[in-house]
Parts: sequence; C-alpha cells; structure tokens
Amino acid sequence: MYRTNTCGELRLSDAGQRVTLAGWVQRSRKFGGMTFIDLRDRYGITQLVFNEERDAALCEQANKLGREFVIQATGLVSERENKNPNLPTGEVEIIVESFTVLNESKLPPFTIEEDTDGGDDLRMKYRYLDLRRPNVRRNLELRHRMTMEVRRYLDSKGFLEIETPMLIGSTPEGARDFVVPSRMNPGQFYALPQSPQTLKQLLMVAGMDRYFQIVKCFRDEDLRADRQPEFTQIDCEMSFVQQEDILQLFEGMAKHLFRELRGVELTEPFPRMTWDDAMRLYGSDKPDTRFGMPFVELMDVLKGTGEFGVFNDAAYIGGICAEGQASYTRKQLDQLTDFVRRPQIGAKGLVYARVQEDGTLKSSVDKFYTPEVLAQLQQKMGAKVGDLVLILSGDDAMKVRKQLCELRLEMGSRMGLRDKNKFSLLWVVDFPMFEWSEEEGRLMAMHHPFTHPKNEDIPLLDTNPAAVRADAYDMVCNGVEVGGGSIRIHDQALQAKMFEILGFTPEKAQQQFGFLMNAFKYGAPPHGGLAYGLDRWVSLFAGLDSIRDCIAFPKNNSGRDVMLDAPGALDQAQLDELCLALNLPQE
RNA sequence: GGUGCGUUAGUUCAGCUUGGUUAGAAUACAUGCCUGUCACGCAUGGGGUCACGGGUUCGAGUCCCGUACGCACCGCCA
Repeated sequence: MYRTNTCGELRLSDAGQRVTLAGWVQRSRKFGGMTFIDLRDRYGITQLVFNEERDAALCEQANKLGREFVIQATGLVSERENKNPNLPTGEVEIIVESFTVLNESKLPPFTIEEDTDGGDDLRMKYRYLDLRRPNVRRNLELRHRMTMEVRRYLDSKGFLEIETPMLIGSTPEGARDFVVPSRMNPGQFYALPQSPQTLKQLLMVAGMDRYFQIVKCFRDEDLRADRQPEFTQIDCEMSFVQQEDILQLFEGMAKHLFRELRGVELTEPFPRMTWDDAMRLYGSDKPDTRFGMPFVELMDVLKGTGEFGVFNDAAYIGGICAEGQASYTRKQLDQLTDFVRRPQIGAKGLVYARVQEDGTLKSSVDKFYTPEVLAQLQQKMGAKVGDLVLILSGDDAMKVRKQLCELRLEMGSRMGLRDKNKFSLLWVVDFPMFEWSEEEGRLMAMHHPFTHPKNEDIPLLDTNPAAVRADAYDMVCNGVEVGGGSIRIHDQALQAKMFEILGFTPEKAQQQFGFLMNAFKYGAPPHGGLAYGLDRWVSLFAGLDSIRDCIAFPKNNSGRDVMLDAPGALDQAQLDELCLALNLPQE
C-alpha cells in the first residue's frame, strides 16, 4: 500500500495517528537543524517535518530531496507549534519516521506552484508538469463536475446519450474539414465532424426523441483565445418540440449549472432579444448585457440640421451615453479616438459631447449646430449632468454599429461594468436565415442549411430570401455565445428548396445530403436542438480569458501541439500505403 | 492571407529612445550559517550563441531589412 491518506485530508482530529503519504516534493525549507517539506498531491499539501535532534541521518537524507521528487513518507500526525491558516491541513504536520524515494526528478523548467514563473509556451511544452499546479487542476475538476451535472440534468429530462461516428463524410458548407485518408479506399477521405448535426437529425428520424452527446467537434480554421481546432460541444436534439420548448428546457439547464457549480440562483426567465434589436441596440449578435449604454440613432437630430459635413453625408449616426464620464480629459478622449481609429475597428473619427454642470452640452461639433439642436441631442440621448455622449457615423450602418459596439465594450471595461463575477444571460432569437457572401457571390446559411425558416417568412423564400428570418437562437452570457441552435427542417421539399437557394444543383444536393433528404421521406418528426460550447462554459465559470486552461492538452495559436510536436510529417511508407503524394508549395 | 506586439541567465523581465569598458534585476539552482519555517532569513557562488540570417557603422543586444517562432486581433469560424 502506497498511502493511507491523501495530502489534503488530515486535520487536527487525526493527531496521534501513524499515516503514510505519497506525493511530490513541492518545496523544502531548511531551518537550522529542522527541515520542512511541502508534500503535494491532487488533494492538497501536507507539511512533513524532520528534526536533526531526533534522527540526524534521516534529516540528512531529507535534505537531499529535490523539487518534484516522488516520495512515500510514514510518520505521526502531530499538532503544529505554529499553525498555517492558509492551508486546510495547516493545523497538523507529519513527524516523519521513514521515507522512500519512489522516483527522482530533474529540476522542472518552471516552478510548479500556484503562481508559476513559467510563460505559456513553456507551460504547454511541459503541460504534464503544468497540470500539477492547483489552479490548472481546479479548471479540469470544474470541467469534470460540469459534464457530470450536464449528464444528471439531461438524464432527468429523459435524454439518451448516444455516440455518433468521428469518421464521416466531408461537407462543403461551413468551416473547413479535417480529413482522414482511407487506406482501404485509396484516394478517398473521411472528414472529422464539424458537429454531429446531420447525424443527430437522423437519430430524430430514428425516433430517439431526446438525444445528447458531449462530443468533440473539429474545424480546420484559424485559432483564437476562445477557439481551438478541436473543441467540445454539449450537443442536444429533441423531437416534437417548438422553439419555446427548447429555450425553456435549456434555460433550465443553464440555471442548473449556475446553481450547482457557481452557487448562483438565476430565477428570472432569460430575456429574449431579436437579432434585429441586438444589432440595432448593441451592434452585436452577442451583446454584453451586464451593462446598458444602448445605441441611440441620431440621424433625425444631427443630419441636415447643421453645417457638419461628416454627419450630413452619413447614412447612419449613432451615439452612446456614458454615465458620469463628463470628466474625461482631452487626453483620454484622444485615446478613445485612437482606439476607434485602429485598423481592426476602422472608424474615421469620434464626436463627443459633455453635459456640463449648468446642464448644457459642450461638444466637439458645437460650432456646426445651434443650441436648440444640441439640446435635442441631449434630450434624445437622455444625457444628464456629468454624462459623456460618444457619437460615430458612416455610410454603412452595419459597419458603424460594429465600431460603436467596440466603443461601448471599451467604455464598459473602463467604467468597471464588466465584472467577471456578474452573469447576464439572454436569448438572441429570429436570426436572419441567410447572409450574403461577397467571396462566394451567393447567399449562405447564417446558421446552417438545415435551419427552419420562420413560418410567416416562408413565402419570402421565393420573392426576397435575404429577408427571411429563421427559427434560430443563441444563448449569450456576458457577451459570449455560449450555445446556439434552431428548429430544423423536417420536410424534404422545403429542404430541397433551401439547397436550391444556397446554389446547390439538385444533383449536388442529392450527392452531398441525399442521405438526409431520403431519410425525410420516411416520416421525419418535427425536431430541433441546440449545442452548448463546453469549453466556453468552463472558462466562463472559471473566470478565464482563454479556453486553453480548461483543456488538458490544448493546441497553440498555430494549431500545433508543442508537447507532442504535432502535426508532423509521415514516413514515405505510410504515404505509399495511403496512395498519397505530397505537392508542397515551392520555397 | 493581413495587422500589431514580442524573442536577452533554468524562468520572468529590465537594458534599445540617445550604438561605445566586464549585459543587469528578481526568482530558481548550488554551498555555508540559522531549531518552528510555510513567499523563511542572511552570506557566497555558478549560470548568457542577447532567436536566426543579412545590412549600416571604426564599433550593434541596441539602428535598418528579411526569416523563424510565440501571443493578441482582422479575415475566416454554416
């Protein structure tokens, strides 16, 4: 037996017991004739103590132990002379009688402590050491508890967890696929699923009724702090449901997770905001609603009512009102102007107006407008004494809204309104069915091609497809899309029409999605579903900016696993067996 | 595909603006002292291809160009 107890469980009530612990040497402190060792395992840290006066030979051996040596130590649990209130085990220590080195360790490349001195790159290369650190370990524990609670909740609602294949066929719509060559079918390739979308729909045709799966999905696109090439979804689908049924059930799941894992009671129904309102008021389909500061459209007040050419030529003018920020200095306002003019935001300039103590507006465009117009502006913005109004304008309403969205988030951050411990959830509903792709020169499905149009918009499919809205919805928390889904098409004819609008010939639609349309001929039930992004949920609950630290072995910015040094080249023999020849670009 | 920032001791960073003797700090490590430490303390010591390649210059860690790698973002991500 290697141990009688873990390093996290001994308390004062255990004093007097003889125990054996096993773990890693986190740190040793030599103090005169005494040596203290912090022994660490998954469960915590327990202090071992050696005393020269009691056993000089043992103490000398203990002084040879280095960081991260794995040892097994036997001794008596004793009350400490000086207790450490920072440790759960801080009231006791082990007076060691004997110990064994189970394995030595090289000096680790970074210190394995809560506050490590290691940078991200190094930590990822030695991720197995990084995972020994309690803060990273806690993220994986949280992830475990979350998947357990998801299973508990969905099981209680009658869902079946069903696995779907990882080796499937490539689909043209959406993200790039990762492909896998087939040795037994030379020249042919599987693709890894971007999501089990069509498979779960087939499970509905199969009568499985309520399905879920905690499943890896793969997308061969560029990475971000919140995007990995392989990521995990909580994928769900239900039959005989309408949109509202799904929203309620998964709102329930969100509340369950918040209650069980964060101790937060979300009692109110989540607000439902149409996509149109979200764009109009916040310039985003995932608004951060922890704070207000909605957009106010100012065309009727400022366009053509003064001599300011920029506004007179603009198709869209929008403002936000930052409460109590009229004290912003010229320098701070210049910083904000620089912020919105950064290339990735792309605004031309920023107009600002302060509400002074006497209640009048002092703005950067005063000379162009009469006091009456400025008073109207103040009234329309609802600006009070001490408030700061920030205004952007431009030709393309959607572009200006996105710029204004960045500005609003920046102001929210500056004003401390984006508290990581505050959670604001909502549903964004009624997404457009299609969006225009400049690159492809055609309409593309905004969600995916299996999304059901809103019934009242179906006639528009023939006359004005760009105006069609979908039964599609996203759950948004603190400006992060944490889940999304839709009611699906279950009618073969409607699905065929959808492919037609998306530019598929009937032959191509049959070739790529024939399996689905054929299945729909055999009594497909009405169905719909949703998928939650597990990685984003965990990082949201853990207060992380990046999803990497809630994934055991994540990829870096270039999609590489620096620990495994993957991806890598194949042997010629492997290529030959797969009938593959490389055609690498020159240089 | 693009933009920005970065690369100096095992590690995290300073030094670069204004080129000039032997490149520093903290931490980690080693040795010694210290009998209640727990971010122990004190002293001493070892530790550097200043990412790589080219250029400017009498002289480059420092200025310029390129490459590689890392991070963040835009595009992309149904």
